[in-house]
Amino acid sequence: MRLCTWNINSVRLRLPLLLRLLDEHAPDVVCLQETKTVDDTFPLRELAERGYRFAHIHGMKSYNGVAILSRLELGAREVRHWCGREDCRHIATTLPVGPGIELHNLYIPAGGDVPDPAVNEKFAHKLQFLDEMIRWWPEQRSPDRPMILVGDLNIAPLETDVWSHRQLLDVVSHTPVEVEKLTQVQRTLGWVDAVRRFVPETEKLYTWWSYRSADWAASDRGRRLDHVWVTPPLAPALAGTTVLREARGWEPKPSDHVPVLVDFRF
DNA sequence: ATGGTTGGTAGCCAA
Repeated sequence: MRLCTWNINSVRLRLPLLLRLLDEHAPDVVCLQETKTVDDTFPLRELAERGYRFAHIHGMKSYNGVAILSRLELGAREVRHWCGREDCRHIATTLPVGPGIELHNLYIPAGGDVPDPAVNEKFAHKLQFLDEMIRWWPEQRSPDRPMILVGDLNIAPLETDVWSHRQLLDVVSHTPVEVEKLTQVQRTLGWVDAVRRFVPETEKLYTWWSYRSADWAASDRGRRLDHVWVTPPLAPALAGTTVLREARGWEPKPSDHVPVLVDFRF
């Protein structure tokens, strides 16, 4: 099974690039974030025509929005709300492969610009979201359950997940407080970072490059914000990963995030 | 130190 996660930054604007991803990389399951559309205007028909007949979507006007598209039959759609808001950041389902897998697709709040929850409500929201997950996973799920967690987590936890650890220590996405909380989430169930199973922690690796750069590839000031985690029972099934760096240059209008692919063998 | 771009939507807000 090939799984993909991608912050597509508007599924309607970038439908041609999504179809290109499907044609060129043939994922069985695709998890999207920032679809930015209500469910009525999600381009389901075009995806079904390409063989992605199963879809669970959870979107709203203008902001956020998550979706799971699949060639494999999906189980029931589950939607979760965090921080008392209904802002379309979490959708889950089950996959009929291997031992039967629960799949969670998440879009964690970006957190605004100022890394101080006292003056920046958006950063406070991000930290609260992480705090709720630190409680929720061990209360509601066992580490024995085969699960995959993917998404735009909006945090680059390792020093090699950013272009300059020193210069990003006070930049939202790499501050110690949020990195520590994400690490705590990871510890709740012993989540395994699938991509770092194949790319050593000494190696720089990014999945996002800002639009505010004259030449993203030349300056290469990226961050690894998009992640695929699995619970311990699935770790032996991990067969390989690809961060599709080339997609940052896809014409005519690339997303600022690139797809992350993970292959499983059962 | 600062500003830089993009998307959705029609105001700026969010990233």
